[in-house]
Amino acid sequence: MSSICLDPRMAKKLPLSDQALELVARRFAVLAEPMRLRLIQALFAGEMSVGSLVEAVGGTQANVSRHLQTLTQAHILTRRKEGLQVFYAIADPSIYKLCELVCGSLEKQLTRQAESLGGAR
Amino acid sequence: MSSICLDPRMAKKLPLSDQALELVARRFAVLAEPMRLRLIQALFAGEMSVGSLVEAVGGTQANVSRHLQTLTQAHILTRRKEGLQVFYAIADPSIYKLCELVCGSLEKQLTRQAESLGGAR
DNA sequence: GCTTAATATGCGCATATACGCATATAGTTG
DNA sequence: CAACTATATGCGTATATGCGCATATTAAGC
Repeated sequence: MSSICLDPRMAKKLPLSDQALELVARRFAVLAEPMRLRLIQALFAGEMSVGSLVEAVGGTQANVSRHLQTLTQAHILTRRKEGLQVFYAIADPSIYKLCELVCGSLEKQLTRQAESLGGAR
Repeated sequence: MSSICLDPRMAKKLPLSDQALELVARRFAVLAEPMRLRLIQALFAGEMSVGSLVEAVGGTQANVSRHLQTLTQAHILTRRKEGLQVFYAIADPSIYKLCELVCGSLEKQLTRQAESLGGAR
């Protein structure tokens, strides 16, 4: 009863409510920043501290910290404090497939574009 | 040789180039608008004209048209002109799984939140 | 060719947000 | 408690983009 109808099996039958659509959109928006994608990509290897992430992805510590906050609020990352350091890790495993899907789709597009360019000569 | 390494099988091994990351981010950004999600959702049922889409999703014709342009430029939709009307359809089948993934992930989150709220009483 | 219909686009505004800089907070060590 | 380290946050600015309004474009019919 409290369930907004987000069941994927119903995706083709029932339209999502406006509220649900905003949640989905927000989700995508969180993933729509190169810096955040870099952070996620770095964390594919496993849990890392903020300092390590700053080294890994470049950019200022402040900026990295803010992006980590955004990702954590979206429940994409988890946060674990240990002494002075804070460790982040991927919390939502669907992120892996999400990235694979998008990368695969983009690769197909680029391949087709490359082919059509090559064929045009 | 022209291939930016976007092979999903390599996603965990090789970091994506900055250029590739921007493409992925752009992809997510295109999906990060409720209006565009509504359009995609409407098109799940099949090809539709701009007019029908305006009726289906609400909003002005101008705005719908612009969003359709954005989705088409991202190769998510195709455009077919027939007389006065223009018909749009989903071009990238990965969109289905993408939406399923995000919806499923969100549903889990909301379920957990609902449970923790219920358990707190 | 002119009118009408369907779609697209130019323009301005309001809003969101990413970034840099400085600073605040939390925790450790002496 | 003072100094230092790791991380977070407040603030101002620049940029992007969604929307509404008016108008342009494209195509059909008389």
